[in-house]
Amino acid sequence: MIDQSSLETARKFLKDRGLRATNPRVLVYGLLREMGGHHSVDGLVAQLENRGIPVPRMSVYNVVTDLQHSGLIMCADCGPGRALYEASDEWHHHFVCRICMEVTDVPCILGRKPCLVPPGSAPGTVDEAQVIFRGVCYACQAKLQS
Amino acid sequence: MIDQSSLETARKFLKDRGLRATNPRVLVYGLLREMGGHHSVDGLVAQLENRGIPVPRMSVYNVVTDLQHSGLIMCADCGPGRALYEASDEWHHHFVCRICMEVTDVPCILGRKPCLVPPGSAPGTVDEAQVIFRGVCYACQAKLQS
DNA sequence: CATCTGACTTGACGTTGTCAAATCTAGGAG
DNA sequence: CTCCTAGATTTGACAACGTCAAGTCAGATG
Repeated sequence: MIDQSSLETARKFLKDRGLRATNPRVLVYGLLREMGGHHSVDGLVAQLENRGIPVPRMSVYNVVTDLQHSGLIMCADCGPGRALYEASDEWHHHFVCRICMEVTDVPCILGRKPCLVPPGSAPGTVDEAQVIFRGVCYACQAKLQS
Repeated sequence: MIDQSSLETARKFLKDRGLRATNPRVLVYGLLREMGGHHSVDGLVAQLENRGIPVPRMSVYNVVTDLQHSGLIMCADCGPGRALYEASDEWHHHFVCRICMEVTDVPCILGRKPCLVPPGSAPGTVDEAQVIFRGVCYACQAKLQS
């Protein structure tokens, strides 16, 4: 129920990083690559369930944590609430609609970290700057006017 | 158990915005002003409890939501997890330590919103750009070396 | 001081994330 | 190919965070 080439690619990428290509890892990473976009842990669990491949919730939590540490996936900073993960190959930021809460990727000017440094003195060494753009998406603006 | 002048100021600021100066609002907002920094709802509840002023958790949730809509306090974007609130008078960003998770304010270059606009085309109208700087604070760096 | 509307309170509940202990398996050694 | 073992998965229970609805209360106005 998951695209075979996505699973193959997932398996390869896992091994390239020295990670054991276990079933949950291949499935979760393959699914994230196949679907694209931003997904919560429980969303992934439900998606796998729907496709007839039940995976324990805890396993998905373990997988996303491991994959994130290896840099294969990233956690999208979108403010408080559930964590959203995405399989992404390059550094970017996010736009969040205040109405529908939809998250959209926004390219980073530099494309590498850190793309911004604090003005003046920071309280530590900065290695990454995540930007969250907030506003109202065009779809919601259209709905508001009707 | 809360600084009287903070409570007075809180009461005044609430009325200035046309908000009813109810007990929970004055207490929560006064406490946030007195303490400074970033605090979760449950942290505020515990703080009030410790000071002998029990306030229902739901009331604090209501208060922070109302105050945020009025612009008296802001919710600090610090990634997934619990929401952190702060009584702040000017727009700024945050530095989050990867080790101790401590949140520190970082001044905004412009000091007004939106201080950044997405490169190229955004999927909507941007009215605000929150930046989260991540890294390791100097205190944790010192601990790591010992 | 009376009134009324908005705010507070209460209790219960759904979701998200974490922990520890037992079981299993991917991948290398023989 | 088979065995072995460190590492990963699974299970169940639990804690933290946030939300909902219905009933009660009190701040602001006249």
